Amino acid sequence: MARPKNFDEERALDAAMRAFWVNGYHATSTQDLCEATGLGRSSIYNTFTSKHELFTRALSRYAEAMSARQLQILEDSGRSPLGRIRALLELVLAGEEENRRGGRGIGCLTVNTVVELGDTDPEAARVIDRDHDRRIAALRAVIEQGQRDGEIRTSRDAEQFARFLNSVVAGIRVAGQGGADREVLEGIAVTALDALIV
Amino acid sequence: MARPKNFDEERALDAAMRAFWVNGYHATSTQDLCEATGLGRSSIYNTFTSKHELFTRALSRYAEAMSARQLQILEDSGRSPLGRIRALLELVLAGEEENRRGGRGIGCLTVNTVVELGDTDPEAARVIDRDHDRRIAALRAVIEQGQRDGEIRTSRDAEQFARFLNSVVAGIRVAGQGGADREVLEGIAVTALDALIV
DNA sequence: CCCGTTTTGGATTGATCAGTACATAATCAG
DNA sequence: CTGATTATGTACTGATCAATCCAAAACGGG
Repeated sequence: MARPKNFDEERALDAAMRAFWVNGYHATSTQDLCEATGLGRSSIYNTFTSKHELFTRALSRYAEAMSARQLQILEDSGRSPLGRIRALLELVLAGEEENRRGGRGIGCLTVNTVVELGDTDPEAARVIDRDHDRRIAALRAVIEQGQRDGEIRTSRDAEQFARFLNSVVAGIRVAGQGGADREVLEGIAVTALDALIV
Repeated sequence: MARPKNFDEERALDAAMRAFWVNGYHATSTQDLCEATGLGRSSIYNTFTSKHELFTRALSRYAEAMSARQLQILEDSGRSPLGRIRALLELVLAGEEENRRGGRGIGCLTVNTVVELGDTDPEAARVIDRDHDRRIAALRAVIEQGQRDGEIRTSRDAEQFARFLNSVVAGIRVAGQGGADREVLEGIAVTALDALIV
C-alpha cells in the first residue's frame, strides 16, 4: 500500500516523554525531541501533528503507565491495606532514587506539569485531573478497607486521608528534585504514615 | 550629576517576580517583563543586566520576603511551638487561597523553580538551597521546643519532622496549583499535624 | 515491474527569542 | 546656561522557535 514507518511509535513516545520529563515542556525544543527520539522533523510532525499534541500523548502515556503500576499495588489483595500503602510509598521512593541525576531527581512528570503549566494548558490539565481522580479513588478505597479492618486508625475520613497521602507523594517528589536523598525521602514517608495510626 | 531613574526599582522587581511566579521562567519573555513592570527594554537591561539576573534577583526577593514572614511566625514567643506550626500552615493556606486564578493557584515561586529548573540553573538552586536550609533549621528549633514541652511527639527526631512538614507545605502548594480548594488544603494540613501530635 | 501512497530528509518559513546600538532626553554640578 | 552623565525609546541584531514545503525514497497491491 504505502511506505511503512521506519520506527516504533511507542518507543519514540517514550523518548519524547523522557525529554519532557527531564526538561519540562517549554525548555524542550522540537530539535531536542528529534535528537531524543532519533527521528527527523518530518517523521515527528507526520506522526504526532505538533509539539503540543506530542506532549499531550507523552503525558497521557506517563500517567497511564504510572497509575497502572500504582493501582496494581493498591489493589494487591496479597497485602493488607496498610501494607499496600507502604508498598506504594516504597515504589515512589524507588522511582525517585532511580531518577537521580547529578544529585537531584527529576520528579514526576504530572507534578512537574501541574507546576509548570498550571491551567495554561487545558488538555494537560484534563489528563492530570483524570489521573488524579483515579488515584484518589484508589487510595480512598484502600483506606476505607484499612479502617474497616481496624488497621488504619484515624478520625479523618478516607477521602481526606487519600488527599493527604497524594499530597505527601507530591511533596516527596519536589523534595527529591530539590536534592534530598533516599534517607530523607524515606523519613518523610514514614512520618506521613504516623498520621495513619493515631 | 546625571539623569535619575524614572521608576522604583523594587516595585519593578516585584512586578517581575509576579510574572515569573505566575508563568515560570521559560514562559516569561523579556517582552512580558516589560509589560509587567511598565519599563522599556533599555531600562530593564540597564538596571538588571539580563533576564536571568532579573530572575535571580526576583527569586531572592521572593524567598527573602516569604521566609521573613514564616520565620517571624516560627519565632513568635507568644504562641506555643505547636501553635506556631499551626499558624505557619494557616499562613500557607491563606496564601494559596489569595493567589487562586480561575480556580487554580499559582503555588510558590521557590517550589515552582525547583520543579521547573531543577539543577539546570545553579544560581537559582543556590538561592533555594539556602532558603530551604533556613526554613528547616527554624522548623527544627520549634519542633525541638515542642518536644521538650511534651506538646509534640518524640517518636521521630526534630530534623525528620521538620523535613516532613516542609515537604507537606510543598505538597499543599502543588495541590493548590492542581485546583484544590481551601477546604481540601486545610484537610491536608490538619492531617499532617496528626503525625506530630501526641 | 510499476503505480499509488506514505515516509523521510533537508531546506525553508515567518515569528519570536534575548540582547544591543544609538540617538535623544533628562538631570545636576559648575 | 553648559557639559558631563545617565536614562530612555526605537530600531535592530543574529539565533532559535515551531511548523511547513517539497522532492526523493521506500514500500505493497495489482
